[in-house]
Amino acid sequence: MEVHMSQPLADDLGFLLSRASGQVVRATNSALAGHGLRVRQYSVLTLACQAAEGISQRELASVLGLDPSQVVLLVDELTAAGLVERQAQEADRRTRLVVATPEGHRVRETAREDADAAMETPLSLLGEAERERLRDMLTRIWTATG
Amino acid sequence: MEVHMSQPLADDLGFLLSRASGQVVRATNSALAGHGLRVRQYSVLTLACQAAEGISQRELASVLGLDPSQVVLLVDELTAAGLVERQAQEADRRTRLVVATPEGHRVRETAREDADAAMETPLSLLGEAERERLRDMLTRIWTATG
DNA sequence: CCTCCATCGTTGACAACCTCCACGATACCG
DNA sequence: CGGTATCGTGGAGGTTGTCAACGATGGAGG
Repeated sequence: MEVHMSQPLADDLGFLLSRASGQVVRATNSALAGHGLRVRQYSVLTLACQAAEGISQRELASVLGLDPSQVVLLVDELTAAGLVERQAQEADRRTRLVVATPEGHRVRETAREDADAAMETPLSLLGEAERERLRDMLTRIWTATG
Repeated sequence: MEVHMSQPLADDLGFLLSRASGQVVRATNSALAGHGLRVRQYSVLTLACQAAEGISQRELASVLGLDPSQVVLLVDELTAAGLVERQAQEADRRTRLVVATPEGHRVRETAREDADAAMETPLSLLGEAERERLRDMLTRIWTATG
C-alpha cells in the first residue's frame, strides 16, 4: 500500500532540474557573450574541437539531444564566424564532417575559461566529490532513455 | 599549480544539466499533453494548489526563476481553462493572488500521477537515496545565485 | 542493373520560450 | 504632498523546440 502525499513542487526533480539548468545556461550565456557565442554554439564548437577527424551533424544532434534541423543553423553560424568548416566525407557523401578551424580552436580555448568561471558561482556550494557524483547521475538520466 | 586539461563536453556540468533537463521536460510535456497542460502551466498550477491563501505572480516568477511577464501568460491560460483565479488582495491592491479552483485541484491531482510516472523512465537508474541527494544539490545550485 | 527503402542534411512553418523595456496603478517613505 | 519603489501587464525581437517535407546519397535484394 503506497501512500501518495502531495509532494511540493520544490521537491520535484523535474522542476529542480529545469530551474537549475536555466540558471546555469543564463550564466554561461552572458559569460560567452563577449566571445560572440551562445551556449549551443559553444557546445557544437567544443565537440568539433574534440573530434580530431570531425563529427557528423547527425552525431552532433544525437549527443546534444537536439533535432538535426537545429544543428544546421548552429553550424551555419559557426561557419560564418570562421570557427568551423563542413568537410566532405569520401566514404559517405551524404554526411558532412564538421571540423574546427585553427581560429575555432583558439576561440574555444579562451571561451572555455570564461564559461568555466561563470559556472563557479552556481556550483560554489558543491565540493569536487559532489560535482563528480552529479556528473554521474546526470549522465545516467540521459542514458536511461537512449 | 593547476593543470588545465581540455575537459570533454561530456564532463561539463552545465551541458549535462541542460541536456538532462531537456530530456525530462520533453517527457513530462508529452505526459501532460493529455491533460491540456505544459510543464510551465503545471508548475504554476501546483504552486497555486500548495498555497492555501494563494500566491502572488511576483512570487511565482521568483520561485520558478522566470520573468514576471511570462507568468502573466501562464496565469492567463490557466484562468481561461478554469483551473485558477486571480483574486484581489485587500492589503496590497497591486498584487493579485493566484488561487487554484476546485477544478484546478482535481486536474492537478490526476496530472500529477502522469507527470510522476513520466519521470520514472529517465530516473530509472537512480535509487531513492540518490534522488534525495540530487534534489539537495540542485537546490543548492539554485540558492547559490540568489 | 534496377527498385525499394533507409539515412543525411536541409528548409520551412509554427509554437513556445526568453529578455528587455515601458507603462499605469498602487504602495511606501520622507 | 512628492519622490521612489513595486506589482502586474503589454509589446518587440531574438532564440529555441517540434514537426513535416524534400533532394541527394547509400544499401539490400531481386
